[in-house]
Formats: sequence, structure tokens, C-alpha cells
Amino acid sequence: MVSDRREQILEAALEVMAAHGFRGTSIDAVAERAGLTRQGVLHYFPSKKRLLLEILSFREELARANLAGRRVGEDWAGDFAETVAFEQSRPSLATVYSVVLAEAVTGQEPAAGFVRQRCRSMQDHLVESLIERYGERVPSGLSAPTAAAAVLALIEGVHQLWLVDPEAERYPQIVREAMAVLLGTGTTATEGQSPATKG
Amino acid sequence: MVSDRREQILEAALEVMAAHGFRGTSIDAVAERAGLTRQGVLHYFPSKKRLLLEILSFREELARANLAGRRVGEDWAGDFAETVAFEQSRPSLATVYSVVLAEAVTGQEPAAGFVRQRCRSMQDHLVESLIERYGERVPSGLSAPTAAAAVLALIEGVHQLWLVDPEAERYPQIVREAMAVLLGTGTTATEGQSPATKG
DNA sequence: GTCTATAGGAAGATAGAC
DNA sequence: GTCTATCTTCCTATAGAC
Repeated sequence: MVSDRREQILEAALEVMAAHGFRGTSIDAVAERAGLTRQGVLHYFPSKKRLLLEILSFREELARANLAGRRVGEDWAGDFAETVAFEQSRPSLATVYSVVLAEAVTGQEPAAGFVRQRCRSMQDHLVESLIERYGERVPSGLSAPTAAAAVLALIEGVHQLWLVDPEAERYPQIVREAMAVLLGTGTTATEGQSPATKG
Repeated sequence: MVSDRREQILEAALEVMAAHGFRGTSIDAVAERAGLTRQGVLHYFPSKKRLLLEILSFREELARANLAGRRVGEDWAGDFAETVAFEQSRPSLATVYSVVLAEAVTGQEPAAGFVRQRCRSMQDHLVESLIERYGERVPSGLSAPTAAAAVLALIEGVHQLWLVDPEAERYPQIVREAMAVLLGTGTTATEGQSPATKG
């Protein structure tokens, strides 16, 4: 089946791009990892840019599949911590995004539009959800837009930091606790306890 | 004077690398911006890697100069917000760091060691300072290491996010407020007020 | 579908003239 | 110090055989 080969190449490209970035990745490296030649890869993905875009979609698909079944929005801190933990379980997922985000920032890389749009959409969605649940201010006292921006920054920053920090196992827990504090939910004095204490 | 030319090249390289990343930057591009040729640049900086390392030092030097005069540690949220605001006033400063951080992540780039060491040192220093001031837990209830990691993640994330977000003017204020909440200092209910309320 | 061969270009770095 | 010229390496992408 054709899809097998495609997915095999996507997996390989995900790993390599996570390890070396977009510009640092040669099609040869992807091909070698996937067990075929450069030209074989180009048969499935007409260009390197196209390959990257498909990787990003592939990544989103995997992350979404992981959250399927959860009632997203019920437990913000939990959802995010889960996502963080999931991506940590396969670091390439987070790395490829962070790396591409950084490269997207630096000009007209193919993924610039993708990343920009994703950031904005996540922020808008989060603000909307926070307002719907808490009103204009979350329990911590922050305004909804401020809280949303802070939470997203926290997530992005955690992605970055754990990549350079071997002691990364702590990060999902840090996200959980820090989000509980930022939003003002949870009992922060007994940290370690589940922060979702609303009901 | 020799230093003039060097600094001129560093300024040019800072801008170009912020715009295109390390791998995306050619010495030709730096040279053109600095008003000389590739070989002229290589006369002052023997290699591209060496040039990058000197840019990072240059950047730190500028940032430190900006904080000079402040009593660092007196007002954590204020210090960080100031740094964020300063870097925003010259986006290349933040961009080049974020970009290089991302590239450092992806392997053996020249700056990998630099960034790794800087992250760790900042975290250690922050933890130590928090403990010294607040003890094992900050007022918000987070443990000092957790608070430190969350704060650093917040800063890193803000760097990333504002790069893709045109409405970035809000970010210094967001940092100020979110940090006050994370640490548990300041009166978050009247957000916008100075968060440093300790005596 | 997957390969060999090759076109065509870009970049880092060195040698040496002025 | 700054330049021209050159070496060398690496990469994307295409053309065409099997």
C-alpha cells in the first residue's frame, strides 16, 4: 500500500527534522533513515517544503489522536499537562514544532504561515474558553487574554527548555502546577495534588 | 580603530542571524550588510561559528548594560519585564537568542553548549535567589525549583510567541502580571499595579 | 516505484595580490 | 585590512533507465 511508504518517510523525516531543523535536514538523510534514496522520497513528496508541511499535519494528527476521548476544556491544566507529557514521550513531536517555529520566525520558511495561524488560533480559542468558563477574569485575577497568553507562553517555553535540559521529567508536573497557579484553580499549597478542583 | 569594524560586523550579523537563523545566514549576507566582502568578515572572525559565539556574548553584554543600575533581585517581576521590554525594543536581540536556542537544540551547533550552560545557570541562580528570599516555597505555594522553571519557561515562551505575534506590545505587561501570580507577589486582583509589594 | 546519473547552484574557507 | 580568485563540499531537483 502506498500509505505505508509515505508514513514511513514521514516518521523518518519527523525524526531527522527534529534532530537537525528544516534547513539542517537533507533529503538524503531522510531517505537513508527511511531506507530508500533521495529520489524515492521525492517521488512521494515533490519538494522538501511540501514534506515539511505534511510533517506538521502529521504531528497535529498524532497529538489530536492522543487527546481523543478526553473532554477538552473540562480540565485545562490536565489537558495541557497531558499534551506536554505525550509530546515528551516522543520528543521529536515537540522538537520538530519548536524548531520549525523558530525557523518560521526567521523569514519566509514554508511553515511560517502554518505556525502563525496556529498560534493565533490557539490563543483565540483559549481566551474564548476561559471567558466562557470564568468571565473576563480567571480566579487568579488575571484577565482572560493575559492568562491565555501566559499559559501559551508557558507551554512554548517548556517545550524549549526541556529540549536543552536532561532533567525534563519534571516539566509536565511543572506545567500542571504553574497552570493551576496562573489560572487560580487548584490548591497550590499542597502542590502535587490534582489542580482541577472545580466541579 | 579596529573595534569599530568588529562592532559594525557584529551589529550586521546580529540582524541577519535574527532574520534568518544561523544556518540560514551566509557570510555574504552579513558582509553585504556591514558593507564589505565575505573575506573581510572572515578577517575579523575566523569562522562562522566563531562569529555566532561572539554575537551571543555581544547580546549578553547589551542586555546586562541595560539592567545596570537596577538592583537585580529586588523586584524579580520588574527585572524580567524590563529585560523583556528592552529586548522587544530591539527584537533582534531576543530573536537571535530564540533562534539560536532552537538551533542549539538540534544537534551540535556551535552555540549548543553556550545555551545549555546559560539555561542551567539561570535556573540555578533563580532557584537560589528564590529560596534565599522566600524559603523552600514562594508565596504562591509553588516550590522554588518549580517556580523558577515556570518563570524561565514563561520568559522563553514569551520570546517565541511575540515573534510570531504582531500584537506583541502586550507581552512585557503579561510577563509582569503572570510572574506576580506565579510567585504569589503583588495584588493580582488589581492587575496593572506594581507587583512588587514586599518590604 | 525505485534506481543511476547529472544538471545547477550555494556556501565555507583558503591563498595570495594590493 | 580588504580585495579577487579558487578549492571543495554539500544540496535540491530533474531526466530517464529498469
